[in-house]
Amino acid sequence: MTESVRIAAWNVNSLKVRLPQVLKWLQDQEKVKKPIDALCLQELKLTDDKYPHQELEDAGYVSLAAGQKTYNGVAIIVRKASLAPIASDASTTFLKPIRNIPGNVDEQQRILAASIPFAGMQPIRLVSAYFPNGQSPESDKFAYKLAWLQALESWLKDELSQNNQLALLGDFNIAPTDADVYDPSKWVGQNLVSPEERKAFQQLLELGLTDSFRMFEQAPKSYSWWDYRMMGFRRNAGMRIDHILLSEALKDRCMASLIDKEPRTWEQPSDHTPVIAEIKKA
DNA sequence: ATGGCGTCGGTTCGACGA
Repeated sequence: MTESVRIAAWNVNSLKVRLPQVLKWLQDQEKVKKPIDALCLQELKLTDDKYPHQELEDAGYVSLAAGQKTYNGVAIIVRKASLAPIASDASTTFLKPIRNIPGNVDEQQRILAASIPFAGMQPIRLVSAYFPNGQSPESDKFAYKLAWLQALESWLKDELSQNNQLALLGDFNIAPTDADVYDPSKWVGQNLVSPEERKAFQQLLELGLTDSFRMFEQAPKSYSWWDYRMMGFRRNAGMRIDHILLSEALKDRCMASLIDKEPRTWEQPSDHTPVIAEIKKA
């Protein structure tokens, strides 16, 4: 049994298109590095009846999905071999599951939470999150984003009071600081970097969450998303908008946090690339 | 330089993403 777990998040921009890459990435990690014990996906863009449970099951992973046609959709994928013996199927792997922010009436599938009983440690509460894009500060979608952020914060406060081992991971659609933006001067006040969004991000940190990536020395100009246009990836014109935030108890045991750029170099990639945090077992 | 790309649904283009 390994003494740590690796949790990850990846906005796949259509699981239908990207399933082969998800499987390849998980297999590569198993073979070459350390297995990914849990992977939170965003932007499935498919309904639950189209979710590829069998393909992932055959690869050794069990899933819980909250899907939607065309847009949004989130999932949590867990490596079966990493689970405590009490877990045998989805109902015993994904404990206390929550779809959507309770009390926040929203048909957009952006939140999926569950407590995962990994072997040799207390269950970890994972929140797979796909934050609204916001479009632009003048847009109705931006107002929706800010209201959603408020609802998220208030719900997470409650979640944290009940779960001291919690990770919030996914596509936040917020670049927390100028160090997370390839050309901050071009982006001043715009969507993804506006003061309102950054303030909401700060308020999440003030709940007792830590941006795991910034706990460690990182290469400058590290990003998790690059625009498909204008050769964004080749120019490294990107942003760091995918994050893994950890509660105090998990932060204290976090050994590493990184962005794996490799899948972004593959044929027909997602515009986002996976982010990973490694957490020592208690 | 903000367009230009990718995905979807449903048709041959618009909405949306970030």
